[in-house]
Amino acid sequence: MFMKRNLVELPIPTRDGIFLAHYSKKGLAELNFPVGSARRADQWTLRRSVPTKIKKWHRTTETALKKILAGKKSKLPPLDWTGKTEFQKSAWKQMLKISPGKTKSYGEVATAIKNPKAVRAVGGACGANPIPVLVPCHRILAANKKLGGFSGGLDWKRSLLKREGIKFDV
DNA sequence: CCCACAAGTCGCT
DNA sequence: AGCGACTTGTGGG
Repeated sequence: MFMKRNLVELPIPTRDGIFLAHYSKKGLAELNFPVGSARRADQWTLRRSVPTKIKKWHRTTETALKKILAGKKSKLPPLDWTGKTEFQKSAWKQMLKISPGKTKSYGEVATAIKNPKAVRAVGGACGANPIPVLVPCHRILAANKKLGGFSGGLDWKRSLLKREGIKFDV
């Protein structure tokens, strides 16, 4: 269930479709993959009520998203992980350290956060990741370089990885 | 509080 | 290659 707070939603047009960014007062709280029917972007723009600082974050987010979609590293806006568990935050922070073009296995992430056996839980954390692409959950592969899964759709994972020149097993 | 599930991993066949 | 056992965090009853 989603306790909806007052979030500002702003669209980010890319060549892959229109992403939707949600901002809280603390930072970027959620990023959505393009909605099926990419309708009016302005449906979500609330330009007049958007605080200056959020506009600034949004600009950063937009740049970051496009760069990362192109397989490049980029500076990220502040991320708001309020309400998430410590475990998830640790896992995501760990993923942020992965450079474009590189991968880690779920096991490596688990080990990095000092819970070597929580591999499966790491998978869960990935799925719960509210900010795909920017938090590179797609760079996590299974131990034998297999794809694993992806909540946002495996197609995305595949193309994102290919785009970064990452090889993986079928 | 207990129970079932998940984007894993390893060992055995 | 395929199948099952074991593991941990999380969400629902």
